Amino acid sequence: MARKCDICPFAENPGFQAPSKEDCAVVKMHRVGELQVEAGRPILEEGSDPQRFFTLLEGQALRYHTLEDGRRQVLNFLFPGDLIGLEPIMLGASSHAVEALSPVTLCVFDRAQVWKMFSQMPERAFMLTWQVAREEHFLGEALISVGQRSARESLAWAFVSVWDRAGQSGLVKGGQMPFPVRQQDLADALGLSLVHTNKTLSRLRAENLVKWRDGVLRLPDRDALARVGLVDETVIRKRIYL
Amino acid sequence: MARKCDICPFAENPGFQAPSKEDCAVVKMHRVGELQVEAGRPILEEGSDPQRFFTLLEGQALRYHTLEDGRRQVLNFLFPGDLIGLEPIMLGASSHAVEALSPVTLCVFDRAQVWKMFSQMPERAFMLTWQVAREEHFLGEALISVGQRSARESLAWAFVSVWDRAGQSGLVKGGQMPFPVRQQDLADALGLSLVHTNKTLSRLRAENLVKWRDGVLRLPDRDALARVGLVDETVIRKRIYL
DNA sequence: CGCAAGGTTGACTGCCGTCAAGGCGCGTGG
DNA sequence: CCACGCGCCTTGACGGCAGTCAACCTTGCG
Repeated sequence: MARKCDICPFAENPGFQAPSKEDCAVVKMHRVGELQVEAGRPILEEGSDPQRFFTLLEGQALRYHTLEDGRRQVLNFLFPGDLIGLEPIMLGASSHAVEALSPVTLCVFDRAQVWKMFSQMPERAFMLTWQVAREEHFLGEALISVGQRSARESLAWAFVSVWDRAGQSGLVKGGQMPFPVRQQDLADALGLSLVHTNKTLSRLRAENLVKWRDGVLRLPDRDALARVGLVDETVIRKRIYL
Repeated sequence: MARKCDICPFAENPGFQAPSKEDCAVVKMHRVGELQVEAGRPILEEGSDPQRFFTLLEGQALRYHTLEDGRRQVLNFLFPGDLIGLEPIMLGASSHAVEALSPVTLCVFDRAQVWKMFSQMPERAFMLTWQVAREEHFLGEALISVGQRSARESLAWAFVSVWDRAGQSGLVKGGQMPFPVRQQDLADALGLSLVHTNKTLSRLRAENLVKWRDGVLRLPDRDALARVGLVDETVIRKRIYL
C-alpha cells in the first residue's frame, strides 16, 4: 500500500517529492534487496555491529532499549517510510533494538552505500538527513511528553501523535488505523506502568475519546484528544527547497 | 578553547577527523560570520521561521520546549561543536528554543548553504548528518532516563552524561568542568520537580558522588556514579569510514 | 537596607507503581 | 470435547516516590 515505486523506497515517503525516474534508476544499483520479517521478530538486535540498514516499506515496528535490570523504554513506533538502523551505522554502535509489530517488508541497504549516496546523489543524501532530523524531532516530542505530561495527557498525546504519523503514511482509512501494540508497549513508551496505563486508558475510552481494540485504533474526535494532550500542532513541511 | 581552526567550525568537533586545509578553504565561503551571545540570552526563539543555523564554537547552551501552560522540558545541554537550529531548517518549523548558559560564540550559516554542502561538499554534508544522528542518540538516552530511571538514577545519569560530553569537547580540565546551570534547569531536563531534584542532589553530595557549586562540577568517582545511573557505556566511534 | 534570584528544608498530599487476583480468548493435547 | 496453560487485559487494595506548598537562608546588587 504505502509503496508504489518498487525500485525507490524513498519515493513512498509522503514527506518527499517523488524522485525522478533517473533517480530511481540510480538507486536501483544501490539497493541490496528486499526483506520480509514476521510479526514479533527482531529486525535489529541490541549491541550488534550492523552492516545494513533499512527502509520500512510495509508494516509497523517498534524501537526500544532495554536497561540491564530489564526495564524497557520504547523509543518510538515505526511507520512505512521510516529508516531503520541508520543511526547505529553513522555512530558505530547499536544501542537499541527494533522489532516487527506486524508482517514487515524492508528495503535493504548496505552500509557502504551511505557514502555513495553522499558522494554521488546529494538529493538522496539530503533526504536521508531529512529523515534523521525528522526522527530527532519526534524523539524530542516524546521526551516532552514523558517528562512533563501526566499519564492522561501522555496517553492522549501518544494516540494523536501515532494517528497523525499513520495519516502521513496513508494508514488511516475509513476513520481507523492499524495499531498492533500491547498496552505494555504503550506503557513502556510513556514511562508508565502497565496497570496505570490500563486504568487511564479505560477513562479515555469511557469518555469516547479513544476506541482501540484488536489492534485497530479509532479517534472519534482527534482534536478534542489533542487538547487533552496539550499537543501543539507543529507543521513539518513536506519538502524544503533550500 | 575548543576551537583551533577559525575557518572551519567543524574542525573542532572531536568526533570528526580534522578536515583538510582545502576543505577549510571551501567552508570559508560558506560561512556568514561569527556571533556572540551573552549568558542568559536567547539564541533561537520558539516558533520562529529560521533563516540561519549555527555551530556552537565556545560556551554552553540549553535547548528546551515550553508547553502552553508553562511547563518546560529541557531537551539537552549544548556543548562546543554542537549544531544549533539545523532541525528547524530541515523540517521547516522551529519547535524549541535555545538559550545561552554562558557567553557564547557561534559560527553562523545561512540556510541556503545546507544545499550547497550536499551538492558540492559531500564530506561536509556527511558530517552534518553525523551530527544530527548523534543528537538523536543523545535524545534517546535522555528519553530512557526520564522514562525509566528513578530520580536518583536520573541525576546520576545526567551528571555522567554531561561529564562525558564535556570531556569530548575538552571542557574537563583539572578534574572539573563548567556547568553553569540552575537546579531548575536540571529538574526540567529530567522531568522532576525542583524540590525533589534538590533533595536527591543533597544525597548524592552527601555520598561524595557529586560536587557541584558555583557552576563548577566535579565527579570524584565517575564510574561509581555511572553505576548508580545504570549507564551503559555506549561507544560512539569517532569517525566512520564507510 | 531592601529586593530578587536561587538554594535548602520540612510537612503534607497525591499520582502512579506494586502486588494480587481474576477474566477472556486461543491454541494444545489428553 | 474439555482441561489446561499462556498471553494479554482488567480491577481493587495498598504503599511509596515524587509533587506541591510554604517558610527561611544565602548571596549579590541597586
